[in-house]
Amino acid sequence: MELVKIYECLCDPTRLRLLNVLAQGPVCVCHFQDVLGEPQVKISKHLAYLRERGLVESERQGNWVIYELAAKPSRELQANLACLQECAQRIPVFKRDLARLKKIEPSCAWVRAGDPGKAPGQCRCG
Amino acid sequence: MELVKIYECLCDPTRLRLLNVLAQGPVCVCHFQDVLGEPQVKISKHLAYLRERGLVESERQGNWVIYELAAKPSRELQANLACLQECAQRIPVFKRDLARLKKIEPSCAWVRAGDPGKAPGQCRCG
DNA sequence: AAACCATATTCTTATGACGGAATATGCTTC
DNA sequence: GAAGCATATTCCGTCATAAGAATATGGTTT
Repeated sequence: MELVKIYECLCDPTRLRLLNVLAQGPVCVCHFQDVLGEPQVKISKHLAYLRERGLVESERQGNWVIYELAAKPSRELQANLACLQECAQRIPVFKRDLARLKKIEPSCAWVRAGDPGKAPGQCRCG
Repeated sequence: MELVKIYECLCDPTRLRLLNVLAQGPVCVCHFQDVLGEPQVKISKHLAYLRERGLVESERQGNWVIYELAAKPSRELQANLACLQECAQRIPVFKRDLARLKKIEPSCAWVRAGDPGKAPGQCRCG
């Protein structure tokens, strides 16, 4: 059942935080590390988990890999992500993450603008 | 995180089916067996799982045990159950279960009416 | 109290998930 | 092409879960 696959993706706190951040738009891995404050392996593995199950998609830009929510989510996925969004609004961890994201955002605006031409020689995240 | 606990409950097909049926109202265990067509142990253990985590509550009536959705669900739980309901409408397994429930329902209407006085000497489920 | 019914628990086995350490990959820059 | 950076993968150990078989519990009927 596809629904079960979705819920399996949602039953880990790190993945919920990743998805919450991604709801704001595309983000590169180094951002995630800074925003969540979790080690690289952990972030990378959970993103892979989400990618294999079709919740997110990734695209390489030079040294960095940009993740974003699936372009064509199923109805079920859409509904559940919306539900998560609604719940997350009231939960401290998620709010904190978004706050930290906002702080970092300006330095890497090119990622969210999807303008690889502006990509710098070094990642200025963090 | 409470959200994670909820999603853990939702990431098993049997539990989703149980919750879908429960959305119609209180149901006794023997109904579940007939509606889902799954063995007794399986049903019982999944109901216990849901009970321990506060998604459902149970009440004994003679030989039978009646389960129902939590009386005071958290906002998060409410939101997610609503989301599940919405998704389930379009998924065959869930529709089939509800159809079978409707067939069985009349024979045990006392369960849903919550009128233990009318409880018969034997369960006529199935 | 003995038989009986519906439900729950225990035991076992198999499987999958998570985390961390170490290592590998891919791309870029010098 | 060597060094450097960001990200991914592999290899552990550990723990939670799921399923089925067998057995136990709690309540009822005779």
